[in-house]
Amino acid sequence: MDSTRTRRRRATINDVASAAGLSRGTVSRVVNGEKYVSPEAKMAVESAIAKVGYVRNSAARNLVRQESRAIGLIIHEPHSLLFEDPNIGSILLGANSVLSAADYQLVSLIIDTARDSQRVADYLRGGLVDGAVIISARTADPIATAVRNLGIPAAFVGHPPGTPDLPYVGIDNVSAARAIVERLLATGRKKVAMIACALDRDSGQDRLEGFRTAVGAAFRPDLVIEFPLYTYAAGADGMAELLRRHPDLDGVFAASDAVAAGAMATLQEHGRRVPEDVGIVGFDDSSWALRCKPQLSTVKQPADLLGRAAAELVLAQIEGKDAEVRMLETSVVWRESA
Amino acid sequence: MDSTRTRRRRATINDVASAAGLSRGTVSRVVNGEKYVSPEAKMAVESAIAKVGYVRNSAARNLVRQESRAIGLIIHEPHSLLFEDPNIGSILLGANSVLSAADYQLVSLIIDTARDSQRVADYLRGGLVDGAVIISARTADPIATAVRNLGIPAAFVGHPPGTPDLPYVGIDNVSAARAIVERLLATGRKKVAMIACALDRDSGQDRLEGFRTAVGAAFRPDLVIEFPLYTYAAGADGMAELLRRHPDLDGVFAASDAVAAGAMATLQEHGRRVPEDVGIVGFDDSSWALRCKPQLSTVKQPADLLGRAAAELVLAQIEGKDAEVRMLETSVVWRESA
DNA sequence: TTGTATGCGTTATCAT
DNA sequence: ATGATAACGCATACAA
Repeated sequence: MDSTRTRRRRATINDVASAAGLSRGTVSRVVNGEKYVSPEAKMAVESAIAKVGYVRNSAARNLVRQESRAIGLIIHEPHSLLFEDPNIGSILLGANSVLSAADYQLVSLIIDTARDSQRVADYLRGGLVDGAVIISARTADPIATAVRNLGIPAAFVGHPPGTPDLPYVGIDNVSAARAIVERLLATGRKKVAMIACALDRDSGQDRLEGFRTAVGAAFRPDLVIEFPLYTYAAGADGMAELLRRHPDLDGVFAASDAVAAGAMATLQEHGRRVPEDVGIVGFDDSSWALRCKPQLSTVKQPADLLGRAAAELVLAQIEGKDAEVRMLETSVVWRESA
Repeated sequence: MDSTRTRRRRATINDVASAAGLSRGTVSRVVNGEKYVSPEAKMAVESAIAKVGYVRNSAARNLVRQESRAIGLIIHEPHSLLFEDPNIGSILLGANSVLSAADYQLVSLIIDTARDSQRVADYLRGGLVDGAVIISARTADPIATAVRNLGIPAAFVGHPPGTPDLPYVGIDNVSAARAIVERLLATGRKKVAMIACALDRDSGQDRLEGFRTAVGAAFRPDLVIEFPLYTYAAGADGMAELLRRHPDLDGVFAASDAVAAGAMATLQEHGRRVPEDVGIVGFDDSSWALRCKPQLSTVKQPADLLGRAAAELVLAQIEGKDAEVRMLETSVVWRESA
């Protein structure tokens, strides 16, 4: 490393003040762009700053101002999701754009182990952020209750049951599911089944409810098969069982795109053509949707808007307004699988 | 919101001290787990802490200790790639695990606009982090030079041309690409094309260079097609164009697995069998590789190790050791696509 | 083992 | 318009 990188004591406001022959107060005013500072003083301070290489110490500033102008975004996802779900990137970007416009710094904190959980809690508690967005699919998340106890402005993206009653943003799974199933029915399907998952979460429950509403009187319990998780395997196995029960079915609503991908594979193995023989629709508009052949018709979640809305919820609380739960609109993306 | 969430003034060490009937010094010692504190005092302090609800103010602590025990990780990616690139998630997790073990908090800062770039630079300058990891900086990235000028311990993941001479970790994209293309050629392919991406980064440049070296005298510019990003769409479109130019090609090197997946889809749509008619190889060994049918032969990139190594480089500098550039090994994973 | 006093670098209040 | 001074909350060297 060359000499320019050797670390020497950082210049303080005092150094600038004496270099400029002015007081700390004046220097501070210049640095913060306040009024009541003469052009000459401003000049002198600016060149002194350049001369001594002054940069403001944020810790000191945060201490006296009692705020950090930073918002934490806590990512607590299983590895597989962090790797593949494009939604999380969009949420991040959405939150960032809102916070950036409000001149807040978004700092993302990831939780991978229990140790992380503790450290992140400490970080939040320490006053290094003025608020937090929590994105987490997990139920009864310890960090979530920790955040609640801190009493700092916070908002969830999604709303796993068992989490503290903090404001959250989400989508209306019931009407979204209903919309895509109605679209499926509109293609002329007569016997539509569902592979339902995660009925212990509201997303799972609500998607089933939407399905039930859409099919109406044609609803039959044995056209629904349930699995605990939104997985490819659930789709593959569930489809096999449904075909055994109802070889004549001509439509399937899978609770997620991954599930749909599994179901499609089983259908094709069993010689059913998609969409000619059986139409299939999914949910999420994740990368699975494009990797299927034919590509999946599905429900698109406005991930970036979720991030934006969550950030707005936090900002509102900081400003003392109270934050309301916000439900966002989804849209049907119609491709080739139905 | 109910009453427990109303914010009141945070308790300080003084509050604890008076509640416990002891001095601030003793309280501080207890909080920091230092020796020379009697069991009785410890008890008294602990219950006082619980009573007044004390949590330490990190800004104050950081100010006096002149360190933050946090490391910034700067993500500077185009929208579409953020988190859809599985490598980023792995790098994040890898860096996090190393820093977590060393009791440092990883804070991720994303740069999406010029405004972000400025704000992140301010954040780093302010002393809110003790070091930084910069991932996928692009050529002549302003934040990269800013970090260098700050003189804080830092390391790059990857090494775009034109960036400051800071330590970095990377893989040898040239020889990795060369290795897999040679393996492809060894299957008897005579006319091998490449879908190249991201030529504004070293990874893109080097993979192309590796390809060129491997094919040697058989290299022809029109067998290479270029795209700005490593995407499925680039693969699909690029393959279509290559087939138009050279209907008789029998091998393809895609610059990433996502690109290869897109290319494979196009090949199959055009009635080419993989690997019988055309052999295809990718790069990354991401989840795309396993979901393709047939599964992709590819280069395994140790993304988590890159994150770990970069974190270690930063930690080493903090400890005053000097950090050396580290190149990590890649390996060819041979499956069914070629 | 405990208490006291000083300083960390800013901002903000109040004079001037 | 500028300067002096008092916080902000904590850690720590030193005194007791």
